[in-house]
Amino acid sequence: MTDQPLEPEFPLKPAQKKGVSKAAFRRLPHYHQIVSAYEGLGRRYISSKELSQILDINETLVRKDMADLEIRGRQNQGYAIEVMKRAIEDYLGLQDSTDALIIGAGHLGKALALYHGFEQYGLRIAGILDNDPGKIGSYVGPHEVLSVFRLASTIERKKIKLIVLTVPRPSAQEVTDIAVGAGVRAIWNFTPTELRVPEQVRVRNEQIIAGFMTLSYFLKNLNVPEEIPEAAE
Amino acid sequence: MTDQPLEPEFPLKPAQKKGVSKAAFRRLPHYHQIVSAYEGLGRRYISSKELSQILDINETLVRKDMADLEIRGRQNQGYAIEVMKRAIEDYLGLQDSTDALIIGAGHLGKALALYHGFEQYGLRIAGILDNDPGKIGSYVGPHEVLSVFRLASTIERKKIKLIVLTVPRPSAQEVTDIAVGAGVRAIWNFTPTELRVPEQVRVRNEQIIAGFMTLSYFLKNLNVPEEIPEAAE
DNA sequence: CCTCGAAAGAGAATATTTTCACAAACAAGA
DNA sequence: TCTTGTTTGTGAAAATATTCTCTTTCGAGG
Repeated sequence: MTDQPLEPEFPLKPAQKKGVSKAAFRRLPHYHQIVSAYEGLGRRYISSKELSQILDINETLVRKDMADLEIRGRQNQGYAIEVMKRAIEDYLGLQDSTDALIIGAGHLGKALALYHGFEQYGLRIAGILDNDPGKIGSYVGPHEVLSVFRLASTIERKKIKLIVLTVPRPSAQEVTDIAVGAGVRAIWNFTPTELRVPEQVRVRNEQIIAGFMTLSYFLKNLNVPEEIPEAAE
Repeated sequence: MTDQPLEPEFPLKPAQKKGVSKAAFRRLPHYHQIVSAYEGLGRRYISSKELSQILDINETLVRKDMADLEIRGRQNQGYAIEVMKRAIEDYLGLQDSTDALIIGAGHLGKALALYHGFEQYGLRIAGILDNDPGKIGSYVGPHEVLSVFRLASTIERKKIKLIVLTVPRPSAQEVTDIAVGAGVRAIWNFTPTELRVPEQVRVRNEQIIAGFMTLSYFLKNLNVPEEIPEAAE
């Protein structure tokens, strides 16, 4: 019952009946990505076997996940791509959009602000803030960089529930406290810091370097034959 | 035995005896981050209780993980921070450096190329390439942007084993094939694509949007009281 | 309309991961 | 020196997640 997250992740409510397990929840973005790509190719159906081969997971596991999401397949053709895509989007709430503020107009903050591709998932960048007077007033794409002093007021005025943190580590907790005080409920944290937040607030730590660490481990053990690598996300 | 990865992840060889489980492997970067921060504060020891509270996981789990890594604690004080940090770095091979090439000098590629902080983990950016004639020859920090036509030769000449992919989706597979052909063994993929690679090559999919999805799910279910959220990485 | 093969679906069996419960060690203070 | 509280270490139990096995469905071809 008292389960504990390293990262915010999944199930908050049982989908309908049983719900989606944490492990399955993590696979959702991958399924979504694949069916999006297949849809772009004009495909209508995809089988659990295909999905399992692309993701390098067990075939039954895919079917279990679909069952948990209440996505039914057709016996001889597989799962309808449109249905699957839609079901995942519904489940994750990607249909209606979410406004987010990016805090920190450094390289990463700008890159995220300029990324075209969030929109299709319902993520709308509502603004970008920084504390550097040299940046304030400049533009990042269509967004004027605002002073971080306007953080609380902007959150309140726009009813922002999500912030994207790309500030230097030393400011991370401070910015978080202000944002949380102003009503933010979720933090997408690209800072290498474990933030302290009240329990009604969700933090997702991106910790980019973690990805490198897994590859480093692999590269440093190339010549160790013993075990065959495995994986997960 | 036949386990299957969504992401490249862990254990390739049993640490010494038993090894680190996949689940534990995923926690390593978090432990490392925390002890690094504590070290910066001048702390010498950290207890499993503190670690468990920061990461919001079970206390015993932390001790099990330490045991798997063969990190021994001191009865009344906890684990020695220096020892723990070093052990994790050794395990992951972060001591000796890894040269990487960034392919794609867009916003994200540049942000990664300019990020100071990889060095401390042994990740060295050896160059950045793009296919846009308008970018080739320009500089990103100290790196001159090279033509992607020089990908294979650069990999061979510098004996590059890792590439960082930040190209647009349509070019991802093509670039991958060239890099793999030239001897690359690991791909850090920031492209929303499931790459096809021979089995001796490891891919880590970053799929940034996945992080947003977990938060979207949380935000869209704020008013559903039933279950208390949980998490994972 | 029959047969065959390609899937999905579902229950049981495994495997993995997490948590519990408790023992042992040790530091600090009485 | 004794006692107490803190904290590691570990085997067993519980919870989760994955895989196996087998059944059912259905489409296509004959």
